[in-house]
Amino acid sequence: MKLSHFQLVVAVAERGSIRAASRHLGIAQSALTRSLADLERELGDAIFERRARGVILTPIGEAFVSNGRVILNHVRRTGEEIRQMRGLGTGTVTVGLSIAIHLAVLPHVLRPFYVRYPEVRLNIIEGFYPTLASSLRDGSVDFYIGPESQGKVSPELSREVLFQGRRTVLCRQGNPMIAARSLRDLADARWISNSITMTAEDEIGLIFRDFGLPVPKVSIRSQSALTLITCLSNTDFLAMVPMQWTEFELTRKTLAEIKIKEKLLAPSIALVKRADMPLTPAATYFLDLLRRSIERRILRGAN
Amino acid sequence: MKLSHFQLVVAVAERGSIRAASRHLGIAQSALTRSLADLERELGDAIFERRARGVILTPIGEAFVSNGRVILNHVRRTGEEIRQMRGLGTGTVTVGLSIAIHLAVLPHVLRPFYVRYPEVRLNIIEGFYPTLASSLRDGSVDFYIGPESQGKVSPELSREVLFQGRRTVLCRQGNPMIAARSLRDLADARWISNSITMTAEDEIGLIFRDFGLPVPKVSIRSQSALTLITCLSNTDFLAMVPMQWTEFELTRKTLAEIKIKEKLLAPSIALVKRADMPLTPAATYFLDLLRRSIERRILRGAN
DNA sequence: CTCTTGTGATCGCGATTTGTCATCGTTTGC
DNA sequence: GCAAACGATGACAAATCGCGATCACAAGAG
Repeated sequence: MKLSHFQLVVAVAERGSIRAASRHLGIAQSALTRSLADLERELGDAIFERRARGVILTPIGEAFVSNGRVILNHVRRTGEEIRQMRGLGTGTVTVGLSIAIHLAVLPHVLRPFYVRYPEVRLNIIEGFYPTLASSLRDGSVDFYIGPESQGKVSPELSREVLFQGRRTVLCRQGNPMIAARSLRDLADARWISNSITMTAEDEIGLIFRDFGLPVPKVSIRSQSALTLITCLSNTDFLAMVPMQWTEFELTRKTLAEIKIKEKLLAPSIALVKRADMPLTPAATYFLDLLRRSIERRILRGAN
Repeated sequence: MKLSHFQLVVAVAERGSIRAASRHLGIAQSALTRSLADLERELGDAIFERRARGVILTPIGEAFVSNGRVILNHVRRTGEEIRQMRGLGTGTVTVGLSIAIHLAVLPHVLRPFYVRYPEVRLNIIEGFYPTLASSLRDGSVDFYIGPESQGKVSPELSREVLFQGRRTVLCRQGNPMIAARSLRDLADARWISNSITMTAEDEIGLIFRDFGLPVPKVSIRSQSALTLITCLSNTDFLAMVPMQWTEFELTRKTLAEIKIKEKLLAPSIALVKRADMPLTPAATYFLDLLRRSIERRILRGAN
């Protein structure tokens, strides 16, 4: 069993056919077929089931691929760790950050990070835990900071709560509701929700219920920040968003905060990463910067 | 970077010299030197510092080796997982078990395990957490069941408490103290300790202090069960041991329990394993047998 | 001091692995 | 029925990896 076997099998599994994988890897199809046959002979069983339009994984192939991803990522990180130890800061740091972290923390850490590691490529994904979970597990994403899903994460992942989330209400500048001062005043408005953690029930509904109010009408569910901005600027809908939105320069002119008296709690913001597989020096440094920035800007200000 | 590079570097690091490693691996020294030179050229830096009597790891080499151990173990387990999925239950399960688990649980799981996996080799280590920690981290030991160290484990390991430990007092058959019925009666005796979890202070001392008694005299500290049996059978010393010793057939004739009225608590018995790196089917099955046996024999009986 | 012993580095050579190119048989969709 | 996409196979070239022999060097023994 060689590393190339893992690379090859993962590539074929992702592309769905040996030919497609061979084009992607830049080698001949025949070489790939032969290596694959060698591996299957060594294991004594088929990795792929040959079909007319390509190949699909056998149960044994599934096991091989999921282990293979982890192994390959570990090898890649080992190389990056060593390159970074040598001073030449190459490599990639891949992280998942929620919108709130994008807005309040990311702007202040980019500059110091590139002073220290000018050559490292930052791969930032705007996303929430459920979409990133599998990439976190196989090691292709170094860590994630954002709302924790349901307090329950995979066994091989470690979770660390960083701070308690807080929410506020945003609307378009010029929305007549801007004068409202309590949640009750907003009960008749139409809402845009960007809660992803809850799948079945809506987070806005839960908050209204907590304050003894009827569940309001949610007209739009948005996934990304861009969707939210676009919809919010062009309607009189309201959005309940992480408090960190108020620090976002670009929307200062377009959007306004409705300062209601209730204190709106949101899911805790947590750090999730693989329990094993130590981070590369660059990823460690980036995480450290994020931590300090959170400490300074959020923990000190809020509560 | 290939798997053979990791194997080679780990072997050289363990043996301390390239020649010794080449003998161990059964390949020529020249081949090893060349592969090593290739790897170092690829990484751009030295893995080993050449000395007159062998080689020693550079800091970069340390990083390479510690990652390499994890990667190699993961590859090995992938192979075993697949072989076990195919039915032919080959491979090895390596576990660390404390003495109490050896005595009370192990005898009842060996037979059912070999019915299911007749070809699997069981590698059982009698030991305590501190000695096994590094092997658990790099994946060479599948899991450990025994007293938890101080409630604090490495981040890449997961811990799960299985049951509350209980202790009792043993002595040689014929020891006049056998009639004692309270801890106070035993205060003047001399003791054999086999607590490993505590390094600085002795566990026996803590228990006596809990009951408001002076710390007794500990004459022998033993690491293994054999030491304990030997010393206990040939002296009039006493030993405070896990309750599970009373189930041990071999020492029924030689050793006796002093039935004192106090309830002696001991550290919890926990399961520790790597958080990631799922166990092979055989290891999962073995762990399952242990769990059920603990459930039946210990949780149901005690407390 | 010299001699022995253990070490890593280097060279030439053969075996093995791994790649390429061309070709074949099969299945699917038009 | 035919073109397109797929995997399997054989012949051959290139790269890799093994071996043995040999060298240079340092440490310890006498």
